[in-house]
Amino acid sequence: MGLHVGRRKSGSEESVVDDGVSSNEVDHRETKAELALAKSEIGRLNEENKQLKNMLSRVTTNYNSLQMHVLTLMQQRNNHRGLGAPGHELNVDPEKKDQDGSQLLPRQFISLGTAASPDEPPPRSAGADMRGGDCSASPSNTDAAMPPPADYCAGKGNAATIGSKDVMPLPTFDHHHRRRRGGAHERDQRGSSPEDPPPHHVPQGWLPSKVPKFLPAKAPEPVPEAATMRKARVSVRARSEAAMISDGCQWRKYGQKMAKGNPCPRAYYRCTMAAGCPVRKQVQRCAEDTTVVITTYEGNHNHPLPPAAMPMASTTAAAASMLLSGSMPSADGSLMAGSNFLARAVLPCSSNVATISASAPFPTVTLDLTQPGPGAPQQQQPPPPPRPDPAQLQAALADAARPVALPQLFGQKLYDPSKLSAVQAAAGTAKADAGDTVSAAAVIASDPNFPAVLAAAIKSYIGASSSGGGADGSSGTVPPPASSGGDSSRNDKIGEQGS
DNA sequence: CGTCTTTGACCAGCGC
DNA sequence: GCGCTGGTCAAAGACG
Repeated sequence: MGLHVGRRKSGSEESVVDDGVSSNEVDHRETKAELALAKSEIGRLNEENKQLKNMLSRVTTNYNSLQMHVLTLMQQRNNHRGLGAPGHELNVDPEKKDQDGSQLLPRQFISLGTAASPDEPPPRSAGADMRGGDCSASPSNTDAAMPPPADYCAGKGNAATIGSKDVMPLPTFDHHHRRRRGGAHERDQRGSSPEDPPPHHVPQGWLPSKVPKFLPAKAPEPVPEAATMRKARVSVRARSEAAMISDGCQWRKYGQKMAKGNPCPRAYYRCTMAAGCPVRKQVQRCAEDTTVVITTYEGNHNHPLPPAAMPMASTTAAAASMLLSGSMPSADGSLMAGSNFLARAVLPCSSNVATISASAPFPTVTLDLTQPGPGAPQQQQPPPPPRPDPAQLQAALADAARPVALPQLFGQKLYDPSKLSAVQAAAGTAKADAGDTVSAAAVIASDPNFPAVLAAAIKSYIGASSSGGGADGSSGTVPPPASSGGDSSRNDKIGEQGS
């Protein structure tokens, strides 16, 4: 909030001296008057500044309390939903919700990290680390209590730029229920089922980065059918020449397969930033446009994320949360209202950026970063726009994510708004009013323009960092269209049909 | 030697 | 029931 008390324009051009006083004298007098005026102006603006600061403080306080209130309400609602019976589901009209939300908040943003987990601990207080339920966090084993290892970033890529103090919890979106797949029973007997977090304890917090191994699984926790929630996915379409967009996380490839109708293989990754992290992503090039990489995120991180991972994670978490909160089928089975609600809520002014697929089995939000949004400058696709310096952007993103001493929002520390503007500037999407923005998640709640801005920032970030082969610690590749031959010829029969 | 990627195999869900 | 498809596992090899 910069006070800019410029020297008042003397208007010498207009002040033609016609009373016989020399122009020098007039200038002198005017300068004195201007100085006095400027002084009083500064004093007045300082006072104003103080008042605004107080106002901001009050608004922030009110905002957080309101959010907690909404969060609590949503938590209750989702607990109902998670427990079960459709008939018991709270049938909240998304339209109404939107209205209500807008009454409460500038823009509704609700972290529903616990939505799907009836077995999950109740939501914690505002400052609490609100991770998803997949981790089955025990209160005594929290990330907050577990100092990150110094070599957390020992992995490849941008992680090296991240200090341990910079990691932060992420508002989670929970997709606790995973379809049992792939011979679960047999594998369970073998004792290896990383997708089923141990029922009572998962080593959390920071493990050395070189700990990709997943924990030996214990007996799978039986998931009652009533507790099964539809699993939200967030799909990010981004134009990238690199095989995989960089989102700041570390991923390990665990499979690749040819998908029907797409000559490009689909690669499967799981997050390796923490043992047992349930987050997975699928990376696939778009069949129609192979320059577009479609990254589908699924699950929620059960560990703090490095700042570089926050923009994407926050966006996807927000989108997924909104999807889960707004697109759950109501008792009458209608889903569209929720989808519309989500589209408006997540990307209120970027309807061309977000699309929602409610089709079974998983509702999916697609954030299309290949589409220029209103908050972002138009991006000519061919040829690609000049990219910001990857290091610079990376630093800017990391810098923007550095928490400042502000209240927390849904367990996530707010970011320095001024730093965020640096991101936007670096991304070529600078907005002068970026002071309103606080964090990826919070901004979605507060600034209707932000999603597009963030999307643009992510887009630029992706564009900048992906060309180098990934700053996410993974050198995983999405092979080019099946013409590449062996690499993309995936297993099973699918590999044959891929070509 | 530890970690990561590749890839053949396996399984569940779903449609016919 | 069968085939197709998506998703996952894990052994083997590559890599640093």
